[in-house]
Amino acid sequence: MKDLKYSRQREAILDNLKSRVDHPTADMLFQSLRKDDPKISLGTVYRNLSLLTEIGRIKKLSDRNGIERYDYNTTDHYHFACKACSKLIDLPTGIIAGLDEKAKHEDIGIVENHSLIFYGYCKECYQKMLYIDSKKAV
Amino acid sequence: MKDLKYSRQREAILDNLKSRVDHPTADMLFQSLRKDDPKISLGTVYRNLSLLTEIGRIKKLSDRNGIERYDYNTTDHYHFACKACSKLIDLPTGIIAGLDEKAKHEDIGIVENHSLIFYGYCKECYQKMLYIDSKKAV
DNA sequence: TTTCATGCAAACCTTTTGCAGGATA
DNA sequence: TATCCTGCAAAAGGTTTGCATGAAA
Repeated sequence: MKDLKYSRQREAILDNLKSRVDHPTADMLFQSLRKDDPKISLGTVYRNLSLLTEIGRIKKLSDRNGIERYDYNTTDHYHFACKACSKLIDLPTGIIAGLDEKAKHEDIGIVENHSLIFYGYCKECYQKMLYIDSKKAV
Repeated sequence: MKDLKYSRQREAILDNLKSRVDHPTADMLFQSLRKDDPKISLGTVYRNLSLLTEIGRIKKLSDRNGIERYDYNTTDHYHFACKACSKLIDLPTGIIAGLDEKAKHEDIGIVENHSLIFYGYCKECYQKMLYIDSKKAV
């Protein structure tokens, strides 16, 4: 792996990601960053996100549309994804102990970690659905 | 939702998917199907996979490269993904029960289901790694 | 004969890459 | 000055879509 040099853009990307809780896509980050730095390019955002993921400073998550999202929090934790608005939320639930061991006894190889995402409807979207249903019922 | 009519291609897609255990991508299915039906098109494969997913006949999985994979088995079960060769393997059901309940008590909305994927190295890839390491050690 | 499905190709969207110039150490 | 990084634009890879034709009900 080659040596990293300081870069203003990389620092901005990391700061921006740190400041938010919405696990943005590369493009969401790009749109936000270009407000302060109109010359920043999407390619730079992608390149730095890959780099930061490689060295373990951030984490990459695949949402169910196959679009990658990024997480500043690299500690083990789980997520909740809204099926309606695609919002991705951290869950305070602790990591479930011994989960990797449970898979391990199968005849599959080496189990290192796991990804657990809960799906459903966030409070906001659920409220909207209730409202629509109530109008139908009239 | 509109009415489905019978289609030879859709039946072939479903049969092919049923016959395999590797959770293929759309293109893997396409490559396999065109051996029997050289005129089938990739667009048809995609359209039918979406359709079948919508009506719940099959399930869609996102692997960590953001490429979609398809599963004939729609019952609840978990998967193991090899970080080296991207192989995706079924794990026997019922490793953990009541997982949705764990998320539910949080203040997030409605939890309907979840996706749990274990990551590691399959037996084949692990063997290869051991072999490479042993040569290095000499 | 109406509705749905197909093949083909173009379009689309996210992500990667080549390259010449710019910043860092 | 050697190495890394950037912006830009083009290319790549997966997926969707428009359209004219074909099959099913």
